Amino acid sequence: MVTLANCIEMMDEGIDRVGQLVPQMPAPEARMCRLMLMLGATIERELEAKLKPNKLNHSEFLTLMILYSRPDGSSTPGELCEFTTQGATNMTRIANALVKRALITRGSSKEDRRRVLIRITPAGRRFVQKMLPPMFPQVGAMFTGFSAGDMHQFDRLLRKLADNLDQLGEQRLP
Amino acid sequence: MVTLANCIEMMDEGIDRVGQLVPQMPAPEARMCRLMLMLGATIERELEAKLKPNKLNHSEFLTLMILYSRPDGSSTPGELCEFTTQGATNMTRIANALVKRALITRGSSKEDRRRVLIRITPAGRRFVQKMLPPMFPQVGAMFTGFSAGDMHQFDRLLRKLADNLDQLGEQRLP
DNA sequence: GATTGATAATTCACCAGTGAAATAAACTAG
DNA sequence: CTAGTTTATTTCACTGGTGAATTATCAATC
Repeated sequence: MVTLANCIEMMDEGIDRVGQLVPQMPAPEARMCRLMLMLGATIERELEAKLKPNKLNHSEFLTLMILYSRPDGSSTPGELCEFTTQGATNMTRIANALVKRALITRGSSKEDRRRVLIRITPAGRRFVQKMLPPMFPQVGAMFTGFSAGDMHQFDRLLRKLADNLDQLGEQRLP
Repeated sequence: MVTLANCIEMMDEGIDRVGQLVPQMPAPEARMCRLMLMLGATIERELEAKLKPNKLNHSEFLTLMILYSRPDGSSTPGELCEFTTQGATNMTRIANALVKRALITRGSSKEDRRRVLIRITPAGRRFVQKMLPPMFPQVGAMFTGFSAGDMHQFDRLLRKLADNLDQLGEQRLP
């Protein structure tokens, strides 16, 4: 079996060697960057595995959760695209899939008839309430051994990184 | 423009509301989990954007970098699959692509002739040395404002999370 | 009030990556 | 020598996501 620890060990050695060959490289930052990529991908795989029995993929799950979290249980394709960072094309398909399973409904807005109103159904709410609890143990287990201070620090550092990534993105589209 | 900050703000509110509807949920852990997913995906997009001008995708880049980081510049498809977490199917295609561009060579091993030896070429090394430096500024910028202590903490917490994820994975495949 | 331009969603054709199964070659152990 | 295992490749069907063009509606301007 190939553990994350294996991959990380080999990544550490790799960065060391590349750092010797290309000394201008910001090695600690590159290391952190790769760690984020590895962990992000691993968590994503873990999540998708948990979703599979429910016949949902990550973007469908996200879409459904956003609707569930809304006080009125509704949104529009455009808005859902923004928050799920999906293309409009894909959102159409996600909505098709969820409508077919009767977890959401699609209707046209009264104020602006270009817009489509997507709304979670009672069945959709029940579905979410049923599928969430089995995921809790694993989500909790991811952070076993994290003290309250650790959690706080981790949260702080992740949000700081997010800020930096935002500024990095603004430079391209000013 | 849709910033990460927007998405995070909306995620925070969403988790709050879901936490009220489903009180058993480990809200702080779920929040952290989603942060990791968002940041991982964003960094991946950023990286892919940087790779695009070089006509490489992430898995081709990783494969090439592993080879570059090896003292002998060589590996086998099976080993590369492990460290890049790619299926064998895909590794064959990656190798095909890189061979076609003369960045690597594929030959059979002397000791075990089932094995295929993949080796980076001098042209491949030059290619890597040319494409890496332009990425350094962005990698550095991701961590502006991180003190030495921050970096150390972040590294520690990410590795701790990796350990937990490994143990989580072992439970499924014991 | 007709025209022009912007916006929202959809459709279509396409690409990258995956998993499963089949094949082939080479090694290992009885 | 034979049977079973390992390594790599290939093929096929499928999923998820994307870009370009299309349709419908709205808003603004002349």
